[in-house]
Amino acid sequence: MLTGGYNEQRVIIHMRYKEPGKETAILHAAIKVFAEQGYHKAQISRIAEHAGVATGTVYLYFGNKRDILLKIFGEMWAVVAKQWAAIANDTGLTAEGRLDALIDVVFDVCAPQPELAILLANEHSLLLHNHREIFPKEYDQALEIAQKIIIDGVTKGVFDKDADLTFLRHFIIGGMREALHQWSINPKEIQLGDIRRHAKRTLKHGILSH
Amino acid sequence: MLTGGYNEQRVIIHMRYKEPGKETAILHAAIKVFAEQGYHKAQISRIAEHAGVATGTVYLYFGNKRDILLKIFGEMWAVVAKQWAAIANDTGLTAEGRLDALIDVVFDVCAPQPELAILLANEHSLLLHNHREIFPKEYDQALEIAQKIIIDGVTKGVFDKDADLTFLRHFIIGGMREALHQWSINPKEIQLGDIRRHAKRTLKHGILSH
Amino acid sequence: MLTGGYNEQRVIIHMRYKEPGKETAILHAAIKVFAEQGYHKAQISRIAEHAGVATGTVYLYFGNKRDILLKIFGEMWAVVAKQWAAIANDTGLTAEGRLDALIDVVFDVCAPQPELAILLANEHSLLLHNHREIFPKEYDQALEIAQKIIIDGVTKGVFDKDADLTFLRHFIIGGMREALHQWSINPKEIQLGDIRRHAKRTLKHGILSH
Amino acid sequence: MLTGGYNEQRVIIHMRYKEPGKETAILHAAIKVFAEQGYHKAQISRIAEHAGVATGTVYLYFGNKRDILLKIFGEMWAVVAKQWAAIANDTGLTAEGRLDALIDVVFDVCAPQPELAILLANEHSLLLHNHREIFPKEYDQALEIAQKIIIDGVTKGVFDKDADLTFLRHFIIGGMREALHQWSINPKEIQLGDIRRHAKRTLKHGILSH
DNA sequence: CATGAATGAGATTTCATTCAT
DNA sequence: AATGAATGAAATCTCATTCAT
Repeated sequence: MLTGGYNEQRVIIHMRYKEPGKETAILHAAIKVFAEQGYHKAQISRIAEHAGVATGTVYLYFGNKRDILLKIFGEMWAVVAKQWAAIANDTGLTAEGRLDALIDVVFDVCAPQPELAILLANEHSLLLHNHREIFPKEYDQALEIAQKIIIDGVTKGVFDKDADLTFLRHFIIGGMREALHQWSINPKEIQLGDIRRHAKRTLKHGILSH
Repeated sequence: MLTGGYNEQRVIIHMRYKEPGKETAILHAAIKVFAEQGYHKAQISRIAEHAGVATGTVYLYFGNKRDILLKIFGEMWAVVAKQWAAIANDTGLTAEGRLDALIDVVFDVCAPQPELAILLANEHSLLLHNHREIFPKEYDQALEIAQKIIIDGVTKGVFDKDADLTFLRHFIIGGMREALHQWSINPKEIQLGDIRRHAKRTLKHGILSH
Repeated sequence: MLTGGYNEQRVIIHMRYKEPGKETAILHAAIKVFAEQGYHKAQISRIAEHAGVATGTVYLYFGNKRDILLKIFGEMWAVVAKQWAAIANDTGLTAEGRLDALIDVVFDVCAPQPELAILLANEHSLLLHNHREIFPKEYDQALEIAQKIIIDGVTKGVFDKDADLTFLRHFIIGGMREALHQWSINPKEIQLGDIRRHAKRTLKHGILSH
Repeated sequence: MLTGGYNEQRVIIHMRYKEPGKETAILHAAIKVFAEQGYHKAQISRIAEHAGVATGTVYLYFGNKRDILLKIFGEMWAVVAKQWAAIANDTGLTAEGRLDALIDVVFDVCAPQPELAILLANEHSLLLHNHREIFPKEYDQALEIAQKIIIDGVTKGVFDKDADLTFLRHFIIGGMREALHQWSINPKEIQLGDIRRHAKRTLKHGILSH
């Protein structure tokens, strides 16, 4: 998602022209520093240092500190929303398969950068709470797609008809956020595959044995 | 929870002692201000104003800003741990009944002050992440008790034996935190009882119809 | 004008309560530093240093840097407007006497602090130009009173009926500003009394001999 | 005034030389931007934009921001000094005619670009005050010529022998600066010819009727 | 104990200036 | 000569904390 891809080559050709690679570098550095220190204690100068640019350069690419965080979440939810949309439109999937796929997407987005999961756990709620009006619309789009998938499952009788949509989507987001957070703190000791499996199981069948 | 309780008497006996009513007032004010503005943007002077005391007075009861937040979570988790312990020791309950009761406790703690749920959603993770070493031990105690209850349920064959404890406790905490957060934003429109019911249902049976 | 007067005594009694003397000290320091370095190059920290307070203290008394300059001009023009009003209402004066008195007031205001004349010359125009909407209303009041006095003089046939009011008031302000500025640069070598006399003479009779 | 004049030819002969048209464009842009925003708030990048060149190009023609302002005033006063010198040497003029001519020159210089009058009012004093040592010598030359003209008028008995030269030259400059400033703010509503006439009248005969 | 004026360290942000292309 | 992305020094303003009264 946040990688520069083919643009890296352009850098070699035009070193003095605004490089897309630099915006990416700053975003990656910001994810790391925000995750380590928390958004408020994180200093722009440290982000710049990690990105290998000067402090002022950050302001060539982002209006202010908050915009960096908004951009991070914006890009993340854009990826999620896009993939969730593909799942919703995939007629080859059962309702249950769609639910599994939904969960996989979230895990896949965080897998390459555990720090993103920390941000999700630590800063997402607060930013949403304080700046709902400017929060990336991609987040709402993602929630809507998820809701559609659940409704479809209920209609088809696969999901329990008593399931409350508003509750569920927040419960799922919250539960997975916390689980991912635990993993991100020590990604090597906890197997992401295990969490993934547990998440699906618990969401689908609950904790009671049957 | 956060009231001074029996301490009120101390005031009468020794007028020179710190007035417990003020500590409580400051804690209540802090919950409100922290929830409204977020921990970092909240100003001590505003907390003092809401509590009806002078800025300096806050520092007679708390060492610094962070201690206030730690105290809030400490008191909250102490109440939860205490009641969860009672549930764990209540031999008259089934495993499933205990799970229901666990959930009820969390809701009951947040019910009188929706702002507490906002704090739980917005600041708990970050504080835990940055200051695990000084985070109130009551939180760990509560988690341990919950774990015990779940193990007991698994042993008795009521809870699925594949349920992962570490995962579950975080998943439950996270899911409920987010659900409570939604409610706290608009406590009048959403019925707490509904969320409570959905939470229990989902946790126990999952989202698939059976 | 900007002196603390009797308030100095209160300082001795309540050293820790917001002293009016401090606001005055900051204003005096600001006049000095603004005059020396120019408004934009002047640092708040240097003003604080000159005033014998900490940097943050400046912000207890003034919202921001610009407010300090606005307050300086506001107080200055308030004094001028008040004394000009007294002159306008003094029925014992001839029109010519009023003109003389007008000029004397401006000189008297600047006499105790030559730096004020430097500010008048260097920063007044720019501030007025950039922030006409928030510029102290006392300035406009003063101009209106001056205009009234001139109209009266014209009506009585003492002042030339061809004199243009708008032009005159700006011409007078500008001319005196520049003259005061020259004096303020080296107050000891140039006699203020001389400038005062020349200003009156030139304004009244012009430069041609008669 | 600020046009390249004969330099245009250089361009044709040696294409490699700096294009005089660009220096002129930058100066014109600077007058506009400095007048609009004030010297300190004006950004080089904005001046470059108005001039139709890149930011870095500005530094090919001027050492730094301050040099641009110095150059503007230098060119302006060079024109004034040159024309004032011609007036001083014109034996066909009376002393009074010379005074009129002096004033006309200042108005003629500002007439084509009202923004120059704004700069004169807002930035001239401050720059002179802070950088007397590097201020364009053309300004001093102009003042000296004016002084000579006045002395001549006094000698011939046309100007009042009590007129103080130092005072007068500053008073006149200041008065006219302010008057021009008023005009420049709204050049269409106020007739420059009117101000010109009033300025001459007031300076010569004063405000008293005779 | 209570007060609240005073403190001053610290961080974001701006923008004149540079320099590789 | 021209470009404009990059630089990084510098300064305003905030606010947790202190402490004299």
